[in-house]
Amino acid sequence: MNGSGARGAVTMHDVAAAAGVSVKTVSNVVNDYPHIRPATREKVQRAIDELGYRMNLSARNLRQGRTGIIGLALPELSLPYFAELADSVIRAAEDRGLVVLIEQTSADRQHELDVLTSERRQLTDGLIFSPLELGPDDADALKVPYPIVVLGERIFGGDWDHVTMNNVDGARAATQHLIDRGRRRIAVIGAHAGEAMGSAALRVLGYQTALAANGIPFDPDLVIEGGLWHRATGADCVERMIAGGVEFDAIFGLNDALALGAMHTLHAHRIDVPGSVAVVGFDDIEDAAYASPTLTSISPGREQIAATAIDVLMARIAGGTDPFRRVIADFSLKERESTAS
Amino acid sequence: MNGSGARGAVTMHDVAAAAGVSVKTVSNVVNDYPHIRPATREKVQRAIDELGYRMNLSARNLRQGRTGIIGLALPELSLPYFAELADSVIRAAEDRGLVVLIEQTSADRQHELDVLTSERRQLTDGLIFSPLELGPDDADALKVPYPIVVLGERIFGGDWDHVTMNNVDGARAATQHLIDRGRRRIAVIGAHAGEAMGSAALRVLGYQTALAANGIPFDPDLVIEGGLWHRATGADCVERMIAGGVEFDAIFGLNDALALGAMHTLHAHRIDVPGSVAVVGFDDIEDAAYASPTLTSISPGREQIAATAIDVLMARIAGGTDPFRRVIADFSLKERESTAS
DNA sequence: GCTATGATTTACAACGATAGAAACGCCGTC
DNA sequence: GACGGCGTTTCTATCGTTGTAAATCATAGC
Repeated sequence: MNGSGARGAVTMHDVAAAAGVSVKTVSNVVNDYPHIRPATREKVQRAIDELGYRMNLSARNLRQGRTGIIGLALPELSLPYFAELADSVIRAAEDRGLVVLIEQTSADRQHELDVLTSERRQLTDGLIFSPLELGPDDADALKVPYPIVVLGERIFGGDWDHVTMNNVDGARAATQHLIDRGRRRIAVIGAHAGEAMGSAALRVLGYQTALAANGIPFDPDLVIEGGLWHRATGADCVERMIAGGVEFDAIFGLNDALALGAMHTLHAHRIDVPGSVAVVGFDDIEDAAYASPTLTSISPGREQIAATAIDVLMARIAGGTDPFRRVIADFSLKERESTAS
Repeated sequence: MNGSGARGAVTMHDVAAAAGVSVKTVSNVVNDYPHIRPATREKVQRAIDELGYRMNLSARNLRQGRTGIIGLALPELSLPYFAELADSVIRAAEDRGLVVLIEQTSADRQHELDVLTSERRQLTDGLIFSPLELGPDDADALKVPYPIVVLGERIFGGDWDHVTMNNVDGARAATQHLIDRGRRRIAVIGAHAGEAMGSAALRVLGYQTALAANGIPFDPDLVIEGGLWHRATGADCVERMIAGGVEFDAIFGLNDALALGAMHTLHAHRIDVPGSVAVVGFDDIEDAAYASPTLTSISPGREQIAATAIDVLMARIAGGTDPFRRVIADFSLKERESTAS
């Protein structure tokens, strides 16, 4: 009853012949053109059902110059934050009738540049791009001839739309939360030296802002460098702190993976969390709620970011010429065991 | 120098005109047709570079009936195992010049059926399908008119290719490992009652096989039902066991998320792992190596599954008519703290 | 009964690429 | 110097759909 024979064998011509109308009428029915006599519409619809007709999207795409596919470029899906982001983006896209092509950049600078000019851009109507390595100097590379929405705050002020989480205020809230619990020696792990505009720099800025607001002196020894924000990195940062004899009573992991890695090392050293050291993360990935102890974290409004990014991108694809937007999502603090008093 | 003007404005006609040759010659150059005079090839190539020509894939797809896109249908990316699987599939696809369109089924039966007949199948050359809810009764739904590779063992023996992990032997090895550590009251969490061929049933079978091989009686009270394999489910399973007064000295989580959720509950109840209760999981997701304590798990050969699935699918897309294959990936036991003696 | 008027439907030409076959050179050969 | 043969290039049709404009039909007004 459905799909017999070779794939895509049934075309509009076949339907038109079966229904005794022209191809264009079939097209009109399929595209909900308003001026069609009900009898005609029904006749065509019946033919479509009987033949099991499916539109050839390649043909439509060729004709319309659209594919209905949007690209999503991110570092890698095995990083939980990005997996969850991709989940949200795919759902938001589906609600709007779009599908998502994911490209992983492996957090590699050249790979991030390549994605912008890849052959695949030809296959997508637009791109949602979450760079990790590109910086302000690469602004020119982002001047691309197709709709693009950039996630994150690495590159400001260019001629493109921007959707981002509130890194500074979120980090400040996380730090303030630790201060409110009586912590004073708050280490921050995963910092990126020499970075001006990345998430790392912005979150460290929020951290410093909170310290200053509470009259707590800033101690550079408490800022631990760490490249890729994997659990292993977080574990290593704490290892180094302990080996270096740094005193601390709290840790702010610049993301949850770092914080979870940190808790792993603390556990290995039999350091009680939150008794001796309180820990807070950033991103509120699903793991945070199921770690032992559960991890307090900043929830960055992932769904809002995904939905907004898609909406902004769709508006651009539709030809919108509004001024470029910069949207900052709302965040919230999820308080859990790792910072219990 | 590149991509000035409207998107995709440069066509083969433009290149042909600029190079002073016919369109077909440009096509021949682009497609590496052998009989082209070097001078011509160079002339065309220069025109391509100068104009920044990119092939219109929709047009090629229409003509060739291929898209170079493969679909990957899975429950959801926020489940770490599937995020990591998607990562592996995307990498394997990229190595072979393909891109991947991910569709989430939310572990919903109707959604899984819909994916098989979706309009989107029109956009993909083939599908890698990882069902969670479909069962043997749905075999007919899998008789689709396009290349498909099914992951997992829910539906055997149909006329399609199959790539799967070794659920039975993996589960047996996990259980044997616990038995070797002296455990006798081994609970298994996340079972699915009434399921014949799913991962749950197969892993439970492996569990029972190991018990039998060691002369340990099977106690149904130690088999805990649990629907979706999220951390929350694992936490809940253990909660119910404790509330029900079930005695146990080890837990086999049917996947890592369940096991991690279980460790969460054990921690909340101040039950020592592995001192009082040893825990082993299945899937070897990245979290397993960073939990506290680190989680022993079965590594199911994810990369091998991804690469094999793509290879088998590509062979089908290319028109291969070999008998349908059933590939079972190799597994290995990753021993970590949660089962230390 | 005939013409506006608007609703329906159709014919035709694209969209940008590739397949197949025909056409064009150029070479050596008889 | 005409003729094959082969490497190279061009011509033409076509993939399945939609935009445009024109054709057809129906209804109402006079």
